[in-house]
Amino acid sequence: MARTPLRSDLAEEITTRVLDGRLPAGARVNEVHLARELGVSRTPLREALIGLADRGLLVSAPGRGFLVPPFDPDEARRLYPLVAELEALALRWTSPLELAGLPDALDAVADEMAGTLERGGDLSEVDDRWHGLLLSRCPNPHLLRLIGQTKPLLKRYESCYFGGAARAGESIGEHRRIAAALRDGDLPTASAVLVRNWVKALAYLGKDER
Amino acid sequence: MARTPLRSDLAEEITTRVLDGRLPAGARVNEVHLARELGVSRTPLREALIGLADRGLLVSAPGRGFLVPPFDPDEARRLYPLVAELEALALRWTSPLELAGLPDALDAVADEMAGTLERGGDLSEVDDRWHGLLLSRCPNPHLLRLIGQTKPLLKRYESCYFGGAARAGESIGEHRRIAAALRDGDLPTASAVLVRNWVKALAYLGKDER
DNA sequence: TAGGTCCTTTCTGTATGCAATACTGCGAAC
DNA sequence: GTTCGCAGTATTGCATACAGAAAGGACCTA
Repeated sequence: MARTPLRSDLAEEITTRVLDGRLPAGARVNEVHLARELGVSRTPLREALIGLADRGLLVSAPGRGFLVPPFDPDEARRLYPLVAELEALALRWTSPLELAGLPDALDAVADEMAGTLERGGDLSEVDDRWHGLLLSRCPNPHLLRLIGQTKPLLKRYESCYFGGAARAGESIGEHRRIAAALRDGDLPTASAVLVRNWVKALAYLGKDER
Repeated sequence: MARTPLRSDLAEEITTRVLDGRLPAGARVNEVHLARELGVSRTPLREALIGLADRGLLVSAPGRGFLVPPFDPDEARRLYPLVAELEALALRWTSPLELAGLPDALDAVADEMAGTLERGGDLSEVDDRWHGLLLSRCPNPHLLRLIGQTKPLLKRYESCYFGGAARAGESIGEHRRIAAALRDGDLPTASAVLVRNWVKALAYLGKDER
């Protein structure tokens, strides 16, 4: 018996397929085909699908199985502020002592982001690391769980966002300002810039939405 | 084929069993026994269990199945403020126009609570209706989903809370003050009282924790 | 040709079966 | 007396099997 349940690996794989569009928005998920393609039986696959549906990454249509929810600009407009507020809350609930150790590490990741931007690499992954680090000291696991559940939904809309290098540079600057504010112990500013960072991302997203 | 998947009904039933203690904290869930008792096969039961584990109402121990998480005072201390902030956020994101129609209905439910309190009935259900009504106009379904996921976790700790009639009366008063603030269009006060309502509940909870 | 009905096929939802692991109790060794 | 080891049982995790509902298409009707 594997130490990690099969359904966890499957959920991860399916999540990436939804995010990169191999499971396109609006498409139905064929359990038999997907199970065969992944080399597993339907049972653990369905277990993974149910978990993802509970998180909102899929929707369950009774009698018709699961399908990838269609893109909805309204949904994006609601997800970005939601993640923004949740992250800000996590930041407020992190003890100043714990926060004190973070700015240097945060700036190191921000440097990495800048390098990745020049090389034209994948910023999304580094950005995730930065935010993950920012919240890593938050003592409320349930809040972190909610954030972890919500971010993938948002990432579906993110593809266009990181397309613009101008915005990416701006975003990196905001990240540095957050780290600077934390260094000064100025939590309100850090939290405000954090929220603005997310909201601005949404604004750029709206621009080249298809 | 039933219009509602079996797993949904099962999830509901299991949730109530966890909340009322028929599935006690720390206990392992025996899939065969429970399936037999509920008159279903293990497959939809497992699907329900997995969904509940994703929401945190159960925990999955690889190779050992599912178990009801033990009570943890720290967890309660983190859940109450979390639900408080989430509800306050939902309130802030509801349009004032929509809110205007609520206070009368809210007070009606508050009256019901007072009546139930005198009769010594179950306040929890009425309280849920009140909060559900308060958030019913919030336009962000994802936030509502997070709240809906988190509240059951909190309700496990709530049993002792409603035991004290004094606190119950105080809480009803706070509910009325929230409705009054909404009537005045004073959202900050409404939101502040709402948060305090939850935090006070936590304070009382701590008192007669076993 | 448009629409409707019946039939076939496909797929989901649920049940059952199987193999491997985790638990339990007992006995033996120290 | 305690602890380790082992056998037997119980239970999970995954695979497969089956029944009934949807989807799709052919045929008939108007």
